[in-house]
Amino acid sequence: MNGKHIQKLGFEKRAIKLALDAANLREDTGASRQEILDELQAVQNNPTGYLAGGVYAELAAELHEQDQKVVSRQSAALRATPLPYRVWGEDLIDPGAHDQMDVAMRLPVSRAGALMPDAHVGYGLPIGGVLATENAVIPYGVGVDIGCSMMLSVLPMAPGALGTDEARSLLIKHTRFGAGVAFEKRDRLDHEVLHDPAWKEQPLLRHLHPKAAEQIGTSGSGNHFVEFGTLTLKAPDLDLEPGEYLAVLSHSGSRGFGAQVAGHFTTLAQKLHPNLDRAAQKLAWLPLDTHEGEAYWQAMNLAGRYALANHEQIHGRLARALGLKPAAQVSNSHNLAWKQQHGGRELIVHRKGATPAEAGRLGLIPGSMADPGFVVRGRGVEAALSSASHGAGRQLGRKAAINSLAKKDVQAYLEGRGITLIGGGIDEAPQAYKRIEEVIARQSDLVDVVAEFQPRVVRMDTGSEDI
DNA sequence: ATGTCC
Repeated sequence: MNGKHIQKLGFEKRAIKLALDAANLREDTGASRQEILDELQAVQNNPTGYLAGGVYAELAAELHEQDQKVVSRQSAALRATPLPYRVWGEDLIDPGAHDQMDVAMRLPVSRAGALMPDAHVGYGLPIGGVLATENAVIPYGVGVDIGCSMMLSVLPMAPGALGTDEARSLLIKHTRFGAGVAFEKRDRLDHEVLHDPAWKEQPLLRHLHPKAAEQIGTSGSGNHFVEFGTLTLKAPDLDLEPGEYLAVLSHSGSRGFGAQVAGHFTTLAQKLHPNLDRAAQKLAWLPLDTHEGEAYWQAMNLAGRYALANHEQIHGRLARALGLKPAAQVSNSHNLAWKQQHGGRELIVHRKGATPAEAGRLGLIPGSMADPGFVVRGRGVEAALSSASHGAGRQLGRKAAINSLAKKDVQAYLEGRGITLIGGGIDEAPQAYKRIEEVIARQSDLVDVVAEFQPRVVRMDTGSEDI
């Protein structure tokens, strides 16, 4: 064992000496060269795991310090002025969302961005915000509900063939809503995502696996929904003939698992940037070439796959109960970060409430519990970083909706559109959202509308104020 | 968004 072996593993400066010292101690106790090299690699991959004690503790401390220096070098001050970014639907966007996007575009790691017409204020990056960074991922640029996504199943059945009462009982029997809810053990379905090797590669993920296993196929709360409705296709597409179809549309995320991943890494990112300007505190990032950044990337992508698996379970249950196999299916994540080529380099594109809209890619943009949703096809517009809105976007905050909307007006709106609602709350009333038709119109250069979905029987969590 | 502090 000599310095060359150590340097080959990528150790630098004082870490080389410390690694060599530790290697010699291990050799004295009879460890083989390969064992020692594997151990050194493990320490390098996760220095914090070896700080507590043992032969590698000093090396781990030095590696940890080197990591911190990398991080603090990147904690430069904010730019004096935001980088320019384009806005779609300026007239529909409140100033608060603009201000948040301005701060994001002042981060030293930011390279490009865009604001979608459904934009409104969120934590850190606004909802409807798209942000491209270089070698950095921002947990709050993805959002608390990592992998929050949409799925549509078009069923080979005429919309009228499923009665409202039957649709209602299917939703009650096969979906679960509410914070903290999980499936009873006997009702659980297995899914390959629960056997993903990533669960065993981080203590945090290992810890969250049981929660993920019991919550898979559930829908949570807030704006999440599962609904039956009518899909209208005017021209041949989605491998389907034009016509009207019964369809299931769902909005769901990564449940408690994703929320805890988001919380863990947001806290970590903020700790790594103690000197970040206060205005940008919630936009603290993790450099992708550090262990912390890699760990978040792995956990985020697992949460993304898990959220889509959630939808698969929901749709699978409903289709099986009807004895049908979906004739077409569309899905997309709208809270996630992707590696994407932009301006000749690889950037990290965060979409926090934004639909991927690369040229030709299908996506889903829902309206509200009573308004139509749209199947869209992306046009790959560079200035929008190939994105579109993820929905209509709120025009009233939850409190404002509860305080200002009258129950009878919301009921009238639902009755006028023939909506049967299970659960739901005033804070999710259609009147709390921007008009989806306007939001779609403002982004006609970003996506083409492929089909329209009108909800009919809708299930949501019980809100704090009933409708 | 989430059982609202692992």
